[in-house]
Amino acid sequence: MPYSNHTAVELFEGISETEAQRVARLRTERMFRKDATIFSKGDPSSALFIVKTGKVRILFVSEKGTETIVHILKEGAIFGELLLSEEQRAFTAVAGTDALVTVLSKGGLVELLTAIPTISKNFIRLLSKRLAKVEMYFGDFGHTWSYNRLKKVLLRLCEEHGKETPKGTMIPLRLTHEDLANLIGTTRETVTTQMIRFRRMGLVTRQDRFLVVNKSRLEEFGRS
Amino acid sequence: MPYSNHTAVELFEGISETEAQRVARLRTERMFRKDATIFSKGDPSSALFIVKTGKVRILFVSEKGTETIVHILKEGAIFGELLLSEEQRAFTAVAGTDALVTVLSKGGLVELLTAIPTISKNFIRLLSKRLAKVEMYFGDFGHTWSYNRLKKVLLRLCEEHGKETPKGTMIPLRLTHEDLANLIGTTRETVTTQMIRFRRMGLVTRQDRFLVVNKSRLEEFGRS
DNA sequence: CGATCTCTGTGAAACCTTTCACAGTGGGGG
DNA sequence: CCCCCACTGTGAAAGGTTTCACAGAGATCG
Repeated sequence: MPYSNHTAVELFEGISETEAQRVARLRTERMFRKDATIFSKGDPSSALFIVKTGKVRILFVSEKGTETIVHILKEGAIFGELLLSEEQRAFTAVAGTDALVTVLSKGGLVELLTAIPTISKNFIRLLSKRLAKVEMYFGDFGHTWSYNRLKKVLLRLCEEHGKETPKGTMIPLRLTHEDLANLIGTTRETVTTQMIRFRRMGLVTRQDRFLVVNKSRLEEFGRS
Repeated sequence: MPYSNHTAVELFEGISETEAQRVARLRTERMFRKDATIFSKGDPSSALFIVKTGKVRILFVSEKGTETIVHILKEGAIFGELLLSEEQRAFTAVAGTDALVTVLSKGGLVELLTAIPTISKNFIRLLSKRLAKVEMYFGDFGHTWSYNRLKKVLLRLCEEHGKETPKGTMIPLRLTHEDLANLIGTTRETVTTQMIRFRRMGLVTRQDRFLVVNKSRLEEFGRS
C-alpha cells in the first residue's frame, strides 16, 4: 500500500510510487494512550516519529523538575527528528491524547536519506522551517509581561491548531491553566488571573471544554 | 586552493579534495566592519554565510522594536542557513566585530547538496544540532527570575566563547549590560543590578573590558 | 585635551509575579 | 449517584521588575 495522501507529510513529498513503497516497508505504527510516554529525556535516540492521529507534547524538564512545554504537535508533525545529531533524547515526548504514531528507525531513516535524494532535500527543508520557527518564538518571547506571552502563545496555538467557528477560533486542545503556564514559563495562578482578564475583555471565551479566541481583538490587545 | 583545515566547518567535513575544490570555486568572501548589517529581516534569502573571522550577532527585532539577541556566532559558525525554507530573512545579522565572512549563494548550496551527498548529510546533522540547542535554551529559559536567566546565558556564553584563564573563564566579547539584557529579555537596569550582585558574590569579575566567570561558583548559585 | 557620547550605577514609585493558603466547582470513576 | 480529585478562582504578603530620572565614569575623536 503506497503512502496515502492523507498522512503524506512534507518529508515524503514528491517521491515516486516505488520509493513510497520502500518507505512503507520501513515504517511501523504504534498506539499510545493519553499521557503515555513515547520517549524520555536520556533515552537512546533510535527512531523518528510522525504523528498520525492525536496530539503529542514535547516537554523539557529542567534540573529542578519544572516542565516547559516546547511544542504541541498534531497530525502530520514529525518529532524525535534530532536522532542524527544526538545520542540521547534531550526532550520528553508524551501523548497528549490517544495517539497513533508512525515509527521510522534510525537505520531506516539513514537508508532513505541515502537512497532517495528527494527525501534528503525534504528533510533539510523541514529542519530549516522548524529551526526558523523555534528561533522566532524564542526571539519574540522575552522582553514582556506574562500577559503578552500568553497572548502570543494563544495566537500561536490558533495558527497551529485553530479551527474557525462563527464565534472565533477554537483551540481543540484540552489545556489547563497549568499547561498554559508551562508553555509561557509562569505560574498557574498568574495564568488564571490573566485568563480571567482576557475573558472579561472578550478576547477569549469557552466552548465546551475548549478555548475560543477572538484573534483580531487579541492581536489588538496591548498595542497602546 | 583547497578548503583549508582552519575554516573547515562541519558542513564540509569528510569531503574529497576534488569536492573541496568545487566548493572553493562556489564560495566568495566578504568583509564587514563592526556594526555593519550583513542582512536584515525582510531581505530576500539568497545566500548562506560562514563566519571566517570575527563575531556575528543574529537578532530578532519585534514589531515594537525591541531587540533580542538570538545568537552570537564565532569563527566556523554557519548562518543564514534557513534559505531553503524561507523567502525572506526572518532575522537580522550584524557584524559584532570586524568580520570576514564566506558567502555561498543559494544556487551554489543547492548544487553542492545535490552533487555531494556528504555535504547533504553534514547539513542535516548541522541543522539537527542547531535545532536541539535552540529548543533546549528555549525550554530551559522560562520559569525563573532574571538572575537565573542571566546565570544561564553567562554559562552558555562560556561554553560557546569562553577561554580558560587562571582567574576563570573569560568571555572574549564586548558585551554591554544592554546586550545582556537583550539576550535574556529584560532591561538594562536589571542587568546592572544583578551583575553587581554577581560581582559582589565573586561569581564574575572583570579583566580589561571582558567578563571573567567563575563557572563552578556561578553554577552553584541559586541551588538552595 | 576637552567635548561628547556611550555605558554603568542608583533610587523611588508603580506595577507585576511569586508563593502560600484555601475555597469553590465540575467531571469522572467507583 | 455521590465522592473525590483535579482544576479554577481569590487574596495577602513578599519580593522582583519596569520605568523614569539623573549622576558619574570611561572611551573616543577631532
